[in-house]
Amino acid sequence: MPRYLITSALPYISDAKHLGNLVGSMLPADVYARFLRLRGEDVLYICATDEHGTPAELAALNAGLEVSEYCRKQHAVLKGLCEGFFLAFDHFGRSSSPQNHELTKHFADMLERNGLIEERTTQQMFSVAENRFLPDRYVVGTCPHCGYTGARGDQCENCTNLLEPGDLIEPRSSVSGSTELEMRETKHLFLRQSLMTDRLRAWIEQHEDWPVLVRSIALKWLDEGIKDRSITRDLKWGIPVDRPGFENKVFYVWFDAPIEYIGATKEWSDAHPAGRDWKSWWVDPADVRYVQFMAKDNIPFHTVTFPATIMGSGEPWKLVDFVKGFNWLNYYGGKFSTSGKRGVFMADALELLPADYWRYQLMANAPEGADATFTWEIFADTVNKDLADTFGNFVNRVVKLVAMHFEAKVPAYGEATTEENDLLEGLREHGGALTASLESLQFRKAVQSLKAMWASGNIYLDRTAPWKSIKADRDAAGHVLAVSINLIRVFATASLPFIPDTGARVLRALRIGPGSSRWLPGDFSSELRLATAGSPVDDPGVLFKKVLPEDVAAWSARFAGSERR
RNA sequence: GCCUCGGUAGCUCAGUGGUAGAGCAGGGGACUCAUAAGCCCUUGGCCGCAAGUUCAAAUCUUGCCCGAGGCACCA
Repeated sequence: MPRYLITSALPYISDAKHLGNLVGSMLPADVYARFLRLRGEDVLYICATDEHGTPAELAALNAGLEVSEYCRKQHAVLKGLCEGFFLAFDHFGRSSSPQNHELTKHFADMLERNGLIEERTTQQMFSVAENRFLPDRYVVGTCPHCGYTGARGDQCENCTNLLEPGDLIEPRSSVSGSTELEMRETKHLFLRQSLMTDRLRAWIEQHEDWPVLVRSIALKWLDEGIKDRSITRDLKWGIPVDRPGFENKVFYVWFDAPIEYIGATKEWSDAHPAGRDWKSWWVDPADVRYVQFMAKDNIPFHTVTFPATIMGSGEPWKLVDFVKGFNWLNYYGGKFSTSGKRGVFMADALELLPADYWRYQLMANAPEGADATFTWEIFADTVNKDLADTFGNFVNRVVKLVAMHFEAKVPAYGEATTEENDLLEGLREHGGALTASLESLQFRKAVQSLKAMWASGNIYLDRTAPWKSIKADRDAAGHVLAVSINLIRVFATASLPFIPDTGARVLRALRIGPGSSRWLPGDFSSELRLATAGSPVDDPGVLFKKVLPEDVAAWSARFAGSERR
């Protein structure tokens, strides 16, 4: 039986995380991890904050804090938000951890030893006023092609021409506005990944099962020719480079961030060294299936750069087996905007409604095949129709009927009816499809099957109409309700990967702890007789309240942001 | 500019060679246990445009139009 290693792209430390960030990596990884755990699989789900780089330094400066202190605080904030969304990481680490420092240096050493590191001198824009080298995009000025005055040093977003910072007319720092800029020479280490082109191509091409999005981006990079890549930066905050002449340099954040997948696993292991062995997950494990989750902007780094680091080490580190890439979630057809406060952020969301509302809606509309759109109208429809009317109401009507006519206890079972055969067929079909979709990481399809399962309960109830039969044949009505109580258990179990809080709450009401629940069987025939006749059934209360038209109006206005679309 | 992906019912999307599908919204009906919920029935589409291949095209090819994204030192 394989063990499953799951990682989601590391959220960057300085940005507020919006719903698109959540649904693009951490949430689907959590749904997958929960599904596998319910099936009894051995799962390790690892995530961490990505803490290095220029934006973190600038954000700390802005907040008037030391970078280390800023990151410590932000990490705690993000960790709290993740917990609020029930993201059940085995460990949520930090790329600034000692473990990652050690591993990053180790990889650099191995690459050096294998002749894959080269010192090169480059020209970089330096801001005298700020005493800092500026990454290309932090230099702005007038585009030499179209005259646009807000062009960035890497690309003009007006005419889309690619630029070098030196091309800009009247360049200035986008951080301070200072025009006191000059090109300075600086030495950097380059990873000679061009030498690994053939190995990378062979490796990528063997993974024919990867999503089109992932393969096409990876192969595009190879087709254009892999370029050697600088893996150091002129910054103070980061992992120092132990090398003469590199005293004021650190490793590039994109070099050390993916290594933190391993680093975080070691953090996890170091916390309880007796029972945990990080190397068994990462060093030449024969039985580990490694699945990564990320949004599409991360794909080149996970399919080219990081594998180049791993391969180049010459050591048997685990390479990814499956890359699940996501497109963007848009907000009313435009982008979520961190700076413009446009769209819904994780903290906002939890303030409005419990996490399960968001988890379900986001997974139901996940940007899997193409970019997807979040609107409050769609949100309200999905929550109201699926969660409140279909699932919530099914639970409610069964619980109310049992309370009213059977003293809130599971009634006695009778003979199976023809309606029950149809029900079983539906459970087999939709349950099987749900399992298959989750196995193959097709989340939208999975939600459709979950919803179809829930609906089959309402169909069964309507066809058997226990509120009617109770008058003439109490036993027949009792049987239907006993079966329905088992259905609630099946539905709640199936919902656990998506809405773990509500699912567990329903199981508690049925006096079945989440710990004793397991995933769906292939055959449900014995499943509908599991609840013991006479055992109590609590009312879990209203599972999901509806999103009202006035909520939609208020929230649309509140989150429209400062930017015009 | 180059490349990738997409354009299917009012909306969100599934469907990769063989008589157009789902959910939601809209319309009708029977019911009443329930968060006016659920259930049954139903209206609705030159499958972006044009040409080609084929006995047969939403599906394959080419061109065009429209949208989104990638193009490596921004994380």
